[in-house]
Amino acid sequence: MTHFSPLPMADAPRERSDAARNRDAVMCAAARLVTELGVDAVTMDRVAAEACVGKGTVFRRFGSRAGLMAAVLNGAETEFQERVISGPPPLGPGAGTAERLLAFGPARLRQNLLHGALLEAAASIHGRSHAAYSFNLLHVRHLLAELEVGGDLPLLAAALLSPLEVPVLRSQVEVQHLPVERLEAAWVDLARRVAGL
Amino acid sequence: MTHFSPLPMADAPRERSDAARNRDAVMCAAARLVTELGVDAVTMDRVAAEACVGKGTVFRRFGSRAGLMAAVLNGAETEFQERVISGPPPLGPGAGTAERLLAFGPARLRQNLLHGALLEAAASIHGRSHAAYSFNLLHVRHLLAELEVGGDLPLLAAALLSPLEVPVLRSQVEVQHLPVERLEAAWVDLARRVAGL
DNA sequence: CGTTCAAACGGACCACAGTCCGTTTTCATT
DNA sequence: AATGAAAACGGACTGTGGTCCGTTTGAACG
Repeated sequence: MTHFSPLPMADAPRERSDAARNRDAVMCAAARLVTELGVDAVTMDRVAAEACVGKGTVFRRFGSRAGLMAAVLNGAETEFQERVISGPPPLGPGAGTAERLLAFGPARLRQNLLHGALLEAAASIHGRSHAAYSFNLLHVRHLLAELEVGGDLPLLAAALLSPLEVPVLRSQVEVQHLPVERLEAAWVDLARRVAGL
Repeated sequence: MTHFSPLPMADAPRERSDAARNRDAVMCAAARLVTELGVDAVTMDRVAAEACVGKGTVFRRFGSRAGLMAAVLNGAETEFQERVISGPPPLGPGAGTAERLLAFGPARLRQNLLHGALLEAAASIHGRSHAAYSFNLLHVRHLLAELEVGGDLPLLAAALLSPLEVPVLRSQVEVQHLPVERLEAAWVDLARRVAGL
């Protein structure tokens, strides 16, 4: 649970101490409840009660349930991004571009499966939780560009990302009972075709 | 608004007359309210009131809000399926397989954009509303097979369908402001790469 | 310190999906 | 018709996300 940076912006109206205290309390409570009870059992009232805080405070801070879940997810998502940006190959730099691309899909796939419920709960904020999603988009797009793939790169990247969306994955794993390894292999195949490898 | 077939099953316990009457009333009310007020403004209480029926009745009949929306959507979705199965080329039979595949994406894309809100409302039933989704999956898979595309066909088909999912589309159109024509072109390009055309 | 006021607080309140269960209706059988 | 049981009915009730607004608190300034 990393303290959010008190990074001083231009004309920072400095966060009030009670606000900071409450925000931490809420985040802690939320994270604890999520791991203890599972995402679906975590209600806003419960979080508020657990944090010894009024419900209004939770909402002012995080805007909505989706916002709160996004905040809880933040840690894992940041860690993933760091693995991509500066972690060891083949996901991180140091491997060839094609190799990195083919490693990205399965990694993201497992990440999405692992945090499926949380991602879903955080997604409804307005469709896709923008920050995290656009990072993935940018990364794939960048790799495609380096591979000198022709075509509409932003949309090609989106096409590679969309089969990794949680609802798609969940349906394949939980309803159709396809093994994860097969999904990974299929994604790699897809990426090869799209990138012309 | 087609009457649902009173098709006689094995040991059909015949639908009661009041049940049939109420079901029609609810469907009518729901459809009317959806077109009049938009999906989001249609509440179950409203539908019940409009149909002069208790709320419990609506839920017994349709299970959930998602179920009701799926029923409302049914007409449009059936029509789409008929266009694919027996409509004019290039979507329907009579055109070459490749041509049909390349026509399917844009058609489905426009369908998803047109009924976006309804599809979303109907989807939360458990992720994807099974009947409609698996039709699309089967169709694409079938076309790929006829094109003698190698690989994991079920998953390749899913990969072609997933960029057409409503949330993806909505984000591209409403947030990124990409024109629909560009999305269509990108999908055609994607399909060409995947099918090796 | 005391004053001031914007910011933060908190819980009553609202709308909506979904459940429950006592009451009513239908219809097959007599 | 009368009867009885299964099916359907309906609306009060519950749980949850989200809002509102009168009250409290923090900290900047005198």
